[in-house]
Amino acid sequence: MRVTDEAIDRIKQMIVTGELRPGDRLPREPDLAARLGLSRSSLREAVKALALIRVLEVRQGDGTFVTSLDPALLMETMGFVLDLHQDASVLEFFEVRRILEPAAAARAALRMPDADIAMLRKLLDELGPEPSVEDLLASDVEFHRLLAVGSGNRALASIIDSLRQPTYRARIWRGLTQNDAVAQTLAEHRAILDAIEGREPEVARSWATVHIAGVERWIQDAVNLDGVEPPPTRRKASAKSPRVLSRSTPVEY
Amino acid sequence: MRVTDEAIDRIKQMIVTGELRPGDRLPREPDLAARLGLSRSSLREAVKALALIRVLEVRQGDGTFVTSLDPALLMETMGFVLDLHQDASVLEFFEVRRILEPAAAARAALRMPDADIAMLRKLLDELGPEPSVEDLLASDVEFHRLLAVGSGNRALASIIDSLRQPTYRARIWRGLTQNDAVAQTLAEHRAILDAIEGREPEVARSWATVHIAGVERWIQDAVNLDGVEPPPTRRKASAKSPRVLSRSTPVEY
DNA sequence: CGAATTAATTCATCCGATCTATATGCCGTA
DNA sequence: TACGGCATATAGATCGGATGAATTAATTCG
Repeated sequence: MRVTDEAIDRIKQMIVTGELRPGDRLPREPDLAARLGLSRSSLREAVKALALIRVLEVRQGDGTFVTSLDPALLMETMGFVLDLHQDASVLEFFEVRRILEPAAAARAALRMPDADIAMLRKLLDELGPEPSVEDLLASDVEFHRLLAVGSGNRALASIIDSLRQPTYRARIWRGLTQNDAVAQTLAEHRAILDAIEGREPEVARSWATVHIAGVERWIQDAVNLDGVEPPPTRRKASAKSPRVLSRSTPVEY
Repeated sequence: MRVTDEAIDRIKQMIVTGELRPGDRLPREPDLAARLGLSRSSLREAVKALALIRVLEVRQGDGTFVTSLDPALLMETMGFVLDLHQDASVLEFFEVRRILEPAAAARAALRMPDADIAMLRKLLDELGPEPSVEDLLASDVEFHRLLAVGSGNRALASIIDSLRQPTYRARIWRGLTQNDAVAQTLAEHRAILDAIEGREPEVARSWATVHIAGVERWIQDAVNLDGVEPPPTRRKASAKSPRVLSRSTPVEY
């Protein structure tokens, strides 16, 4: 086994065994390298790899730390990976969303605290009857995020959140071309929330299914029409993103 | 932005834009370093990070290559991450499985080719009526994997597969303590397969739900009993695992 | 007391030498 | 010609030290 791979494993084990806890600081590079019996260069490769998947966080001039290991944080890696599958398999990921989001909505109807429901209601109310496409998308993303969190299952919420990433471009495209989609989205959001508020899981599930399926169907049709391609939305990632994974910043949604 | 992070991004972009395709070989370390304008050491950190998440594969003495980028391969990263959440949130991941696997079973009932169904049948038949715990677990893993693949959705299959990883230890524990679990598992597997063969998606979904819920309930009970802890199953990963992520080898399931 | 400067700590980057694994072509043998 | 083993080229693996940059803390000065 390569020394670097072994270092990755050793550090991982230090976390699993509890020797290193979330937020803990790792020994200095030279010290840890000595302890693991390898050179700084090799250790740095291991640390960089673990930083990419958000297990470690390096702060220049300060030190290297174990992250919170929050599922949501760890799942960000999935978004990075999903970026590699932009064109072809978007529909496959969409189908997974169509499975997970209704389930999350149903669970939210059972478990979501009243206070969080109120927050969700406020989010919808703050959006005017005819919002801009940008505002709608921002609200949409936040709505689904809170809905997923409301399921009370962090792992479920994280996966849903990650799956949303690779499809948001398609949704932007939809917002730009289909004007009645705005009103429809708003109405469906309210229907889902009403069901949750009324503690009716099956109604929430159904509305969520309708909501996701609507977008999915539209994308499906668009894909089937030959020559129809989403407009290029490529951005220079290097300049904007301070994160290692260089993900899209929230403001872009 | 750190030069290494920029290198990660540049390589990612080279893949996204199609300049590098799956299976392609990257330029030699010195050449690529020169092209990206950084040192070999820094480039190596970037390559190591991308190798950890299975985007690149390095073969000493041969070269560095883009992997197949198969969703299943990419999702392996999730398993690595999930290993960090062994104790507390296993049940959360289990709940996601309880959502996804029945959905996959239902879809398999609609889409799975007859030939694949026959293969699944053969898998179950080859297992004797009273198999060893090891054989049962191996068969179980393969059964669920084929079932997920049978859904016809690679993304769904990959996620299910990844989620299975962090729970297999719990299942091993179950197999060792509950003897009737063997017969029950076999019967449930057959029931699921019968439903798929009969092209009855809702029946398949229900049996899959029962199957997963059974294990989940058992784990739930075990967790609730104070002082009951799974036996240590720690292994020396360094010696056994040739993969970068040092995951469990199939034979251990 | 507060602000600015300085110093110490820590990671970031680079360099180039040496080691190791792999692939491939050459060569001898059958 | 066919096969097997050896030599060599290639490419990644590892190392250790020098230098730069960012952050934090201590110190000094107004």
